This record gives sequence, C-alpha cells and structure tokens, in this order.
Amino acid sequence: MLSRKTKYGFKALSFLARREDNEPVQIEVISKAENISQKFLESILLTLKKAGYLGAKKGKGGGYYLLEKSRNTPIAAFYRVLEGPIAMVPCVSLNFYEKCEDCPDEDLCSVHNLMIQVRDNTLSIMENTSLSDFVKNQLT
Amino acid sequence: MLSRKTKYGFKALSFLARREDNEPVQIEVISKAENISQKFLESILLTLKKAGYLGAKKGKGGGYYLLEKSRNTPIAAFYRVLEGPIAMVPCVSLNFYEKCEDCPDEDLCSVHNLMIQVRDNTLSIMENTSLSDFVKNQLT
DNA sequence: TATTATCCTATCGATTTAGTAGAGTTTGCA
DNA sequence: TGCAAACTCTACTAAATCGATAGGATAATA
Repeated sequence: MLSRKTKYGFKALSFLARREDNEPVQIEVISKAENISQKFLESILLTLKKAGYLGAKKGKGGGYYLLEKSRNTPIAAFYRVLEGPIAMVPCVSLNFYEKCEDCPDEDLCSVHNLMIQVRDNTLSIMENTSLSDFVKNQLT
Repeated sequence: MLSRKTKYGFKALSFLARREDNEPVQIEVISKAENISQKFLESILLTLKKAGYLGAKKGKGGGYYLLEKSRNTPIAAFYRVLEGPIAMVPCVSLNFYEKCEDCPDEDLCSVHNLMIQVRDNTLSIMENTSLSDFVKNQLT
C-alpha cells in the first residue's frame, strides 16, 4: 500500500503542475487545498526539493515551485524518492537490489519470477506517466 | 513491498504444490527446506488453512497438505489472505474499498486514476498465475 | 530591523512486523 | 489405555515504521 507521504507528495506535485506559471506557492496554500497536514507536507516538499524536483524561495512571496524539467519527469522517479523501491521484493529491484538470504537460486524462485512480471508492468505505467499527463487530463 | 509473511506463504504453497501426492508434510520439513522460521511458518500455514486453501492432519504422520482446488487458485487469492489488498490505495481496491477522506472527487484524482492502472495490470498477472504454473515452470 | 516562509532536528504515540513461548488439542499406534 | 507426534491457539515482545507535531534556525524581502 502507498504511504500517505507518497500520496500527499503526488497530490502536491499535481497541484504545482496545474499552475502554468512556476511562481512559488506557500506550503499553507497547498496543504489547505489538498487537505494535508501542513507540517507533514513541509517535510515532504523538502524531500522533493532535496531530490532536485522542486525549487524553493524563502521569505515574503516565497514558497515551493515546480522546476521545469519536473513536468516531464516520470512518476516513477517521484515514487522512488518518496516511497522507495517500486519492486515488491528487493531481489527484483532495479535501483535498490538486494539478494534474499533465504533463496538459493533466484532464477528458480517462484516469488522472484512472479514479482519480475509485476515490476515490469508497474514500471511501464509509472515510467510513461508524468505530471504533464495529469494536467492534460485535468486531474487534481 | 511484500511482507515476509506473504513471501513465506507463497514459498510454502509452492513447496506443497511440487509434490504430486497430496500427503501431509510437517511444518518442520517445509521450514527447513525453505529456510523459514518454524514458528512463524506455523502461523502462516494456519492462516492458509483457515482460509480454506490447505488441509491439516494432526498427530503422527500428520502435517499440512494442498487441497486439490488450490492448485488452480489464482495467486491473487493467496495474496489477499496473506498481505491484504492488491491495490495500492484503498479507494481503488475491489475487495477492500474505502473512500479517501481527503479526496473530494475520485474521478478527478490523479493518484486514484494512476493506481487504477497499476491495480489492473497487477491483477491481470496475479489472477492468471496459479501454483500449477509454478510447478509447470519448475519454480521452487 | 521586523516579518515572512522555508529549513532542520528532535520527539512522540500508534501501528505493524517478524518473530518467540508455551500450553492445549487431536490423532495414531503400541 | 497411554504415550508421543503434530497441529492449534493465545499471548507476548523487540524493533521498525508511519504520520504527525514542536520549536528553533536560517534566509529573503520590505
């Protein structure tokens, strides 16, 4: 299941993408518009900024804004920053690979092979959807 | 990410499916073969039994065995018993639906619509894979 | 310099996860 | 009948994670 962190992050990104101008928006505005706890959202936006997807401006008239490149960044990238691996088991993760200590042979493991299929399908969606798709389809 | 409970459950089911005879197998045998903590596996197998997928026999020569129908039961069913909803958010779950309290309109929600796609793709895999497929492909 | 708004660290309660302990119950067999 | 084998059930626990809150530090603006 998706954590609230990721869900809120997606909604905040979607909110910022819907504004054509990339003017800074205060955390408070986003949190009220999307019904998100302000302090929690604060830490989420900071994470996205540190990851290089958002810009921020301090002081009056400040806030967070979408960096231009983020409009066409696949959702998969945001997901990895907020939630972690897209794969359901570390042994099929492309970006966070880890061997299972209990499994002698990955190629013969039923779970491994099933989860590769799931990963590939999920990836194909998340790599081919961007914030601009959300805007295009009027999604909030 | 998949919990160990689900992963272990899948491996135990796969183990039982590989035996053509549906003779009872002791927990200890499965736990050693698959490198799973015996007591933990105990509770997992009990869950699967209560859900109607495994049979059990007490006393000498007892153990757990696969019910015949379970061979062709889709993995999705086992997943729901062990892990819960397949959907990544409750508002797109078919079997565990819940409305998001923060979301005014599901049809316009970017997260909702994205997760419907993910769910449908994951479902198509999990509904079309069974234990007999594992056996067929020699997967442990 | 006062105000505004992000940045950062620390903490917290509740829940979940991955087990462990141990007694109870049923079955097979001598 | 009685013992041993093996599942059944309840309860407990340590550790991690989640969702959130508190409060001060820092930077930008007027």
